[in-house]
Amino acid sequence: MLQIEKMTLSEENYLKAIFHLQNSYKNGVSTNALAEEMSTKASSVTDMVKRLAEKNLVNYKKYQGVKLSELGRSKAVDVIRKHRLWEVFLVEKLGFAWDEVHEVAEQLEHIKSDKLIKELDKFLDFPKRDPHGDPIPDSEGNFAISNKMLLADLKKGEAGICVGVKDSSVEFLQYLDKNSIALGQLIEILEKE
Amino acid sequence: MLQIEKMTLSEENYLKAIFHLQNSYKNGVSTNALAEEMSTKASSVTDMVKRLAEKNLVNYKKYQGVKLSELGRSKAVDVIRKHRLWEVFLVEKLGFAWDEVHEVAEQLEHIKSDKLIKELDKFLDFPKRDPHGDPIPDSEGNFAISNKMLLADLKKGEAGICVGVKDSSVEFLQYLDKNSIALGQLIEILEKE
DNA sequence: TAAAATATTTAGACAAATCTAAAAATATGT
DNA sequence: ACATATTTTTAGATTTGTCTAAATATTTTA
Repeated sequence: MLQIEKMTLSEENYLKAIFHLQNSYKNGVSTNALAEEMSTKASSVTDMVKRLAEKNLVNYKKYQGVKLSELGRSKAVDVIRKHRLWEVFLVEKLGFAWDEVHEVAEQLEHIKSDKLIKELDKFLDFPKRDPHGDPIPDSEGNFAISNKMLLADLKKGEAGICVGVKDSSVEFLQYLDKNSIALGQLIEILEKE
Repeated sequence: MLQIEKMTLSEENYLKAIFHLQNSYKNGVSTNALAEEMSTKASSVTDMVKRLAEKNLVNYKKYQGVKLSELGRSKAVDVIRKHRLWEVFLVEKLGFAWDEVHEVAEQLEHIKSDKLIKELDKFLDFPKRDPHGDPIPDSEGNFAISNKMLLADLKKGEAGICVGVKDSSVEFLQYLDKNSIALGQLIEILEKE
């Protein structure tokens, strides 16, 4: 599946961006959207997308936007897996705050070594989510089912990880804070109010 | 001392190579020697050395070889520090063998984050040597005095780290092996023979 | 459905890091 | 010291990833 073909840092970043944008652009990520995401110009995107297409990492037809190929998806997921594992490392082992890790993980995600990522995964005890609550794909590229639910729907004794907020009013956020509930936080219901 | 000026990966690698070659080429590293070390051509070296000189990282005069400036030395040492700390991480935490770490450390040494390296150093408990026995410079760029001595000169009860061998005959190496003495190994003298 | 607005692609240029081939400087040998 | 050999530099080309400006395609709107 993952054939050995070296990719540049820039190509990896494009694949990652396309992967994320595919959620909003189901039938092809537009050149402009990708340019925005990559903080570059549409013309640069066109150039790069052509190269990615030549390497069979994306399917691209002029004026039609771009989609990841199977190969491209697996490469993108691989980078995302590395990114999120490194985020866990930074928070759990090096004491970074969960909002300090992104920039460094953006660099670490490009390190090439199968053994490194295999051993890091083991060292971290095979985490299923990163510090922001996002799922970490396994080495085959499968994401755990997200299983998001409302905190209010959790039953007494059940546990979950806070992955986002729906009501972002000041009062509600302060209430969460008072109860030490934060993004990425493991929550167990002791009693309900 | 370390002014904030971004360096490319390639520039960092050149500085590191010059640093190492300066041991053998006290009054200027020759273009050819550097080309050999970097697995590239003399003409490429000339080009790069000119750029490094423009950034005040080296002192360069045509046909005279190249030396690191103060700034260049501190940048080189910084990369070496990162390289060796990562090697310790790979061996101590991820279970790499000491001869498997180089290639990965070559990549990790270029990650830019002051906090990362500070926390990694702490996490590893401020190691003084890498798995090969080479000293790890501190954050100011000072190397611990190497303090190499012959194993035979160590007294009973003293300890040291094996950083190299002088007699590399098959018999001697097998003798070391039989006594579990290897490069990077902490040795304590229990009794003398 | 034709004109205007927007999106995308092409053309041509640039910087970084490299290469080959040729020219210039330095070193060596007799 | 003079010719030869070696080392180093220059000149010109290549690749990657980017840019601006201009051309072309698509979409919207009236």
